[in-house]
Amino acid sequence: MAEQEERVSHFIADMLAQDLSDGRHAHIMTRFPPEPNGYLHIGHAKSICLNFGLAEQFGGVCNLRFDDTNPTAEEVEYVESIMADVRWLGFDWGERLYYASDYFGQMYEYAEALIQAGKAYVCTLSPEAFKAYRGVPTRPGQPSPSRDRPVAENLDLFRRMRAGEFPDGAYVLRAKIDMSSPNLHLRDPAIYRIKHAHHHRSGDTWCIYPMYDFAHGLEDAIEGVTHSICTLEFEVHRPLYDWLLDQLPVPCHPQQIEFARLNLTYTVMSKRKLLELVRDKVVWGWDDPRMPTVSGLRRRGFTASSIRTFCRKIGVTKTESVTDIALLEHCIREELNVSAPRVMVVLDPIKLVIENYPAGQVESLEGVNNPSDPAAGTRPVAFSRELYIERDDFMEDAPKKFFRLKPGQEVRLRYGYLVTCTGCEKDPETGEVVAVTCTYDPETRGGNAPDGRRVKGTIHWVSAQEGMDLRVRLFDRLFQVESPDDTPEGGHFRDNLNPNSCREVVAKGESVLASAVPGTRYQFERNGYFIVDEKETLPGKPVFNRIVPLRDSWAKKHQG
RNA sequence: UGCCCGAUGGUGUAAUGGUAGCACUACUGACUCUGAAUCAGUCAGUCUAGGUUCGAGUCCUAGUCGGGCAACCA
Repeated sequence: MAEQEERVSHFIADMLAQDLSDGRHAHIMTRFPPEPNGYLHIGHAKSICLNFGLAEQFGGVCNLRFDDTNPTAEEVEYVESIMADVRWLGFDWGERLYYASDYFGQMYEYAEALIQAGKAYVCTLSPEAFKAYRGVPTRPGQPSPSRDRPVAENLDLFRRMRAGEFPDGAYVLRAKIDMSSPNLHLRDPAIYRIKHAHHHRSGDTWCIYPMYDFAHGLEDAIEGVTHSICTLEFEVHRPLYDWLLDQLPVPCHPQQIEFARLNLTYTVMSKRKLLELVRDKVVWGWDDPRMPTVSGLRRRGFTASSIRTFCRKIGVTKTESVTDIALLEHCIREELNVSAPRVMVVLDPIKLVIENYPAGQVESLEGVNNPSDPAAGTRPVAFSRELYIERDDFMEDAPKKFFRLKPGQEVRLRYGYLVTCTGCEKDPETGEVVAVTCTYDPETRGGNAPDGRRVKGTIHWVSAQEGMDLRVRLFDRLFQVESPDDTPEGGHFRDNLNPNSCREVVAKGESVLASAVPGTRYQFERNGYFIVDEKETLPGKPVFNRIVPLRDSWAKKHQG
C-alpha cells in the first residue's frame, strides 16, 4: 500500500505537526464519530481516511465512536454496517470502540455541575416559544422567564426530568450564555431534552438525552481526543464547544478543526436523501451499486484502496467544492488496469459466420490473462465457425476511419484469425442485421499474418456454441445532471434521476466464467471492468456488475 | 439589513513575501493483437479596486460573489 505511506500534507496535518513540535501534545488522538442513523457514504470515507490517516501518519490513535445521543433516529443495523464499512476501508480502531451512550452517566453529572455553577437552567418554554424568544440572526433574543430560576429549583426539576415525571417536550435544560449573541448557538442553547424513547444500547435507563452540542465536546474530552475534526457546518458551533469545556472540570480541552465536506458530481450525499431513495425503493437498498454509499461502491466493485487513493487525491481544505466523479472513476481504472484479469464478453451479441471455416470444427486458442502481468498466464479460448461479436463492431455503411467490420475490410479476431467481412444477413421484414459474414485466412492463426500485413482493428468475440449466457448489469450515473440538488422552483432532486441508470443484458461470455468467484473483478476486453456480484451469483450462474466502462475515444467522437 | 467561513485553469488542489506547479477532464499526435493502457503535446488560472513592499496568489482596507448559522437533529 504505497499510497498509504505517502505523507499527506494539508492545513490540518500542518496544525498537528505544529502541536507536536511545540510540545502542546505528546501524541495525537483523533476520532471518527458517526451517528448510527444511516449507512456511511463516500463523504464519510473522506473523514475516515482523514482521521485514521492522520493518526497513522503521526503515530497516534483514532477512536471509533458512535455518537448515539438521539435514540429515535438510531439503530443497531447502522452500527453494524458502519463498523463493517470502516474495517473494509482498511482501518482499525483496535480496542478503542466507544459509544456516547456509555457516557450518559458522566454527562448527567456534568449537567448537574453546570446547574450548580449557575450556568444552566430548566426552561419551561414550549418549542414554539423557545424559537420566538431566541430571536433571529439580525435581532437579539429575549431571556426566557425561566432564566433566573434558582439553582435548587433547577436541580430539582432536572432530577425529576430524569426520573421521568414529565412528558416529552415539557422541559428542557439550557446552558445560560448570552441571549444577545450574534451567534445563535450561544443564545442559551438546549443541552438536554426529555425523550421517552428506547435506546438501542442503554435501553430504558434514560428518558432524557443530551444534545449534540453538550455531548460532543464532552465525549472528546472524556476520551482524551487532541483534535476533533469535523465538517464546516460545525464552525459556528465551535464557540459553544469551547465555552462548555471551559465551564466544566474536564480532563482536557480538545481542539475542534473544520474542513469542507466532499461533494461529488452526479450524485447526492445527504443521508436524508439517500434514506429516501432506499425507503421509497428507488434503489435496491443501501448497497445498491449506484449509491455513493461505501456498501454501494463496494458492491459496484470499487476497491477499498481505490477509494483511499481518491480520498488522498481530493485533498483537505476549507473551500466548498464539488469533485468530478471522473476522478473516482480514474482511480479505480488505474488500479484495475494492472490487476484485473482479462476475458472476452460480448454485451450486445450478433452472429458472425466464417463462411470458409469448417462446420463442426472447434479449436483452442490461447488468450492472455493480463498483458501487464505475465505471471497471470494464459487460458484456452474456444474458436469455431459461428461466433458472437458486438453489434457495434459491424457497420454496413461505415465512415472511413471505422476500423472494425465493414464489407471488404479485414480485421483481427483477438487471439484468433484475420477475417475479411463479406456482408451481412438481414431480417427480410425489419431490415435488421441478424448476422455478419466473413471469410478467414487460415494462415493467420493467433492473429498475425505471415506476410506481415497489418490490420487496424481488433475485435473481441465468443464462440457461439462454447460461450455461455451471462447476466450483466450496466450501471450508469444515478442522476442525469451534475448537481441533482439544483432544482428549479418547486422541483425535487428526484426529478433528476437517470431513468437508465441500470440496464441488464444477457451477454455471451467465455465459458471459463462459469466458475467465476463472487467478488472477482475482470476486465471485459474493450468494454470495461466488471465484478461478480456477491449477492445474486449462483453456482455456475454468475451475475456481473459493471464497475466502470473503459475509456472510449472512438465512441466519444462519434456519439449522437 | 447580523455573525462566521471561503474565493488559484472546466474540475480538484499546490505555492507559507521571490519563476503560478500537480492531478483529473477535454483535445492533438505517436504507439498498439483492447479505438484500452502507455508516451509526447495542446487549450486553460490567482474575484474586483485600492494600498504596503524592490517584489503580492500570499499581507492590509473596501467591495463582489459563494457557502453556513434561526431542530428539544447530528
